Amino acid sequence: MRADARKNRDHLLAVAGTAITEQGVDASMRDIARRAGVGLATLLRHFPTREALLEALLHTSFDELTTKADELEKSASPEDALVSWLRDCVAWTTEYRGVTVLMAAAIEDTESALHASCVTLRAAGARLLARAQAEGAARGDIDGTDLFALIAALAWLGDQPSLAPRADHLFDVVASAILTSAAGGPAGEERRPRTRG
Amino acid sequence: MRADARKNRDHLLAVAGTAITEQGVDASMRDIARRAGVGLATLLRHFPTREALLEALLHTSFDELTTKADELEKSASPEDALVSWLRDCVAWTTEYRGVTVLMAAAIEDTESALHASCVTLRAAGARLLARAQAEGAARGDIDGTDLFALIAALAWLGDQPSLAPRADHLFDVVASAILTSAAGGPAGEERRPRTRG
DNA sequence: CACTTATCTGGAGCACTGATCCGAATAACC
DNA sequence: GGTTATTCGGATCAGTGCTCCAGATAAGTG
Repeated sequence: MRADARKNRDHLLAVAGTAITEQGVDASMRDIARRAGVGLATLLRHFPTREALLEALLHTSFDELTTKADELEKSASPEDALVSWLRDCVAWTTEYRGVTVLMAAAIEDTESALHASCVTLRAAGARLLARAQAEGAARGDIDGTDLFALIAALAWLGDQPSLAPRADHLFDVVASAILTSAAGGPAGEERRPRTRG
Repeated sequence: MRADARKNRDHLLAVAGTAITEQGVDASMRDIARRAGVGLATLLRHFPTREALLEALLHTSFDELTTKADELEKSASPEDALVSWLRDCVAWTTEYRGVTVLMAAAIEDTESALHASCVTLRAAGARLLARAQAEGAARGDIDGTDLFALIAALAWLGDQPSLAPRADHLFDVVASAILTSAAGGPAGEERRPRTRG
């Protein structure tokens, strides 16, 4: 890759990062190019599709999440590891407004530039889930894809301005559905933390 | 309203119904007008925004859902009424691909043409929820807005082609989180409370 | 029936989107 | 310094939702 091309690529990635953080993943490609002081064609040659751009941008974040899953698998209880990782996943998506829809589309689309990353993420979650299920800490009738879908749904909630205020609370509700031990009590009863101690 | 205008309006509604059923709520306004053999301006005068068009189109569906809630409130047990109505809501959205996002936006946007309908729907759900909570059949730490958000999230899942196959199952998972009764999932998986024993 | 008027219509055009083409600029190599 | 393969970005295209306005037309009146 030629030196000028490399420079342009790096600069475009930096500018795209701020633009997408500000305006969400639907930020105008033309606008990103403009803010980078570059023609639209240049942006589109480096990143032929919006997904390709996002892949380059989010790659490290994906890696961090899978690494985190590995760490939690060793350090925390199955239950805490699962819930804590889920929370991290959902929290992460809030940085990139709108990314959920693209991830949902990418998980089954082998052509998508985001496909591999999404599959890796699902696998990491599946491992944590299986570990929790083996101990009876998580219900047995869900798998990695279900988990991915639940993460996506909760992340989508956080993306909707009107529903976002409830996202944290509803995370707890859904988490309680995943965990076997939180099968509920009478109405109004306070749910107690169940950290293994 | 002039006779020709009325005729155009009715025809546009019919055409829009089929177009949206086929292509989802993001169907091109220009395309709808074209299929109705009418100029784009004519469509947009009758329905100034896409939401106005949808409101006219979905109004009866909304009414049916609220009516259904009233009926269930009288005929079924609090728990069955709530779950059955939730299922109906989620199932209904599958007819109009993409409507979830608009509804989520409309619930807090008093300017939206869909606002009133969404608020009514939320109120209907809130009544069923409150009734279930009063009997201890549903957890007490959620309200009508939470319920609306959960419906929206589950409907969104059904909208995503890659996640849709899990939507029904995940509905059960979320439903089990709403219901207090530990007598559990239709999946019949063992749920061993860890506090026992 | 003839005429006026208020209403409705839809093509043309706006600014915007992602995507593609291709002549011009330029870095890399000899 | 010269050659060549790469990269660049303005111009352009088809598409979107939306607005304007001159012309068509239905409804009301004498």
